[in-house]
Amino acid sequence: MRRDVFQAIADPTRREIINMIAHHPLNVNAVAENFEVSRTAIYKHIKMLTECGLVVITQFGRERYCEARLEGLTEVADWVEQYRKIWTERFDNLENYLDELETKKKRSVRKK
Amino acid sequence: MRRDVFQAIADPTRREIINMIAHHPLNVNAVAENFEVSRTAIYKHIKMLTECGLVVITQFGRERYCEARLEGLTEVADWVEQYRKIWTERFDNLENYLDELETKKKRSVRKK
DNA sequence: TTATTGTGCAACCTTTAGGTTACATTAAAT
DNA sequence: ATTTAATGTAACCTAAAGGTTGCACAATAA
Repeated sequence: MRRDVFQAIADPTRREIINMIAHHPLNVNAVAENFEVSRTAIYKHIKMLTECGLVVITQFGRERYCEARLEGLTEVADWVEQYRKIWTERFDNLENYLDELETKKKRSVRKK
Repeated sequence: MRRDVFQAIADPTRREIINMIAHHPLNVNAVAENFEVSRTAIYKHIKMLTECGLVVITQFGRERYCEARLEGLTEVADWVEQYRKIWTERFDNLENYLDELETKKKRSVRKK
């Protein structure tokens, strides 16, 4: 199934899982042990992370190691970055527009 | 209500709304006109965006202008950035670990 | 004054998310 | 050969997400 990275990182538990395996792989049970919820619940989160490519699972014996593949986060990084100019230079870019709206507002208020 | 920025940007419609008003404010109906779904549906998305601080609404007469306040995206940017090293330098950092797992795997496969 | 426009919101519906328990399967340990 | 451990998955439940229609209300236009 094709999954959305934005959706994948929306859940705080999944973000925690990512953080947990970001530096070194862990098997499924090891990940699950760090949470209150059931192993099955964590397994589903992991599965979703694999479906959007943020995690890869490799089997060794009866264990399966979850490894972070965070390249997919570039999609998020790029999306956010396109707006950085806007929120850092907002006053330069929108001052005129806001002034205009402000004027409109005052006119409106006067009419009341 | 306190809302999560990660959750807010998880929905593609909300991301589109953000994109739509990123450079200049639009009133609620103007935003809604650009989508197939109902005005009410869009209104709810906008409301959620205001609840997490990404959008501010200012009333002028009977219109309400939605203005993007994207500073809140820094939370997302920061979260993603902390992992950039990992996905760009993964081979340097994890090579040993992966080699180790690889060795383990081969041993396991041999046993079959 | 009356009609129209822009909007907020209640009430309701359907799908999806996130969780649980129970069970099947395969590898490892006794 | 049996038992134990690690895991995948089905079946089910509840709450939340995302959508709709309908209505109330304030501001504007006629």
